[in-house]
Amino acid sequence: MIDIKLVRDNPDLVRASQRARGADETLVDQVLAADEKRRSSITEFESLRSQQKTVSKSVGAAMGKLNAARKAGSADVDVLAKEADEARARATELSAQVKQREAAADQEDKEFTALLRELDNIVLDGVPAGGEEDFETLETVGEPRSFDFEPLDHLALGEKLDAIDMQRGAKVSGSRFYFLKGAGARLSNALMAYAQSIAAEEGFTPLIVPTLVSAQSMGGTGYLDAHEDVYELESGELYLTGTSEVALAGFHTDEILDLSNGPLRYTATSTCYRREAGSYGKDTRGIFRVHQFTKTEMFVYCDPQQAVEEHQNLLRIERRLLDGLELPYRVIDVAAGDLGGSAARKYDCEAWVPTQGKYRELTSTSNCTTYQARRLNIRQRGEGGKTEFVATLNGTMLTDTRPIVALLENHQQADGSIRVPQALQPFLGTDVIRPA
RNA sequence: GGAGGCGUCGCCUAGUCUGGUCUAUGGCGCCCGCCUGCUAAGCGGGUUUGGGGAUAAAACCCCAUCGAGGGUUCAAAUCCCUCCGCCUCCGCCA
Repeated sequence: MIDIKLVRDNPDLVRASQRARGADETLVDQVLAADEKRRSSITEFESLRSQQKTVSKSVGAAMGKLNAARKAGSADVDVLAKEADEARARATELSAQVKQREAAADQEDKEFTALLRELDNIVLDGVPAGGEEDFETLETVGEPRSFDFEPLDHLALGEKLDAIDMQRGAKVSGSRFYFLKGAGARLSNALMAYAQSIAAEEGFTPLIVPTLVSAQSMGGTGYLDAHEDVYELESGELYLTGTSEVALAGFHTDEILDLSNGPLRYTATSTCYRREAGSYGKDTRGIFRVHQFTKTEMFVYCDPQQAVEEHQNLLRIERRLLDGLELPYRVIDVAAGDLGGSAARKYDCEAWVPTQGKYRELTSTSNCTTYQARRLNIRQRGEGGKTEFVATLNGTMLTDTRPIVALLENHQQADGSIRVPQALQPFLGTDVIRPA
């Protein structure tokens, strides 16, 4: 959710942002109209309520006097009783009116809020306009390797190494499920351990988080808007999270944070569940696109002034991890239309996948500025003790499945063995993976 | 899963039975000021959050907020219902 004050004070900025995203510009005027309507309705209701309270209090005062007179056996009892009855009658009338105006004001406020929530975050300066294909490549690192033999794809390699078992995954759970076995399972563990060790070096606090969360938590991060991609339990009460970002963002919901010692930086490794609805036929081979994987995520709460700097830091850490895996990759500045509603800017790191001849997304980092925090009600004490919303950012350290795809394919050798990059060796306990 | 207890503006706490001077009490902490060689003590004031109005900005005025949401009533922290969380006991269990 963006700040209504920004919409009021600078509607053109909001329009420009919507335009860059290819989103609805007229929404801005709808929001402003609804805001206008809501405010006049609130004013009307509140002044009526104020009158009602005054009258109602006079009933209380009259009752007090009446009771005192009764106790004292005073002759004024009849007069006082009449006064109290009259005040009560006036209050009854006002009460009915107040109820009506309150209902109207509530309704208009709901309509306003619903519209405001539809507005996407304001895109930061420099973000390329347009859709998925309009990204800007910021940097290309390393060279796609040229093979002097015919490279195998990750599944062929995984099967030769007895590291990936799709058949049994399908048998147990269905399509897009898999088993990692032996070296495959060890690789998954090693990647997460590698990510966690870097996270510790970079000053992130590790958390073990819930992966089943309430509708409220799911909605807070905006993931309920993409409902078709979320697994919901039959009970309708809990959802399986597609990323630990949900829990990491929910962690400080409704809190006022103390950021005087700098940003709060968290990391969590969790299992991620995604339905991948609408991706039928895409990446059907192997473990590139699956319903369940493991991911180590970073999440940062910081002063809005520091958000851009923190975003660069998250990107730097992502690159550090990929450098350590010795993969060729590129960094792209994702175009406005492909950001999702919460992000003001997003960088993806895409690794080279030799058998696809393409760069594919491995990690991603988003600066959500204050958009998420406003929805989750996460604030800090600002100037003069006033509260203000914080900025939130998130970034992938590593997942297990896609890096395994990239590692197997890029580091395969003619004999079917896999070279293990140095940074991963301490966690895997070997410098080469050979067929069993 | 069963039974009982509890949830008050940072923390603690009064108020709930018996609805109305409750404009939610008091203490601690914190902030500002006074006093003072300094510090402490003392004294005075302030101290939930969100929204609406007013303003150049404030001061200020108003509405809501006693775990959340409904209901009864002219009037709800207080009475009724539903839900959530915590604690104690019992049962079951890795």
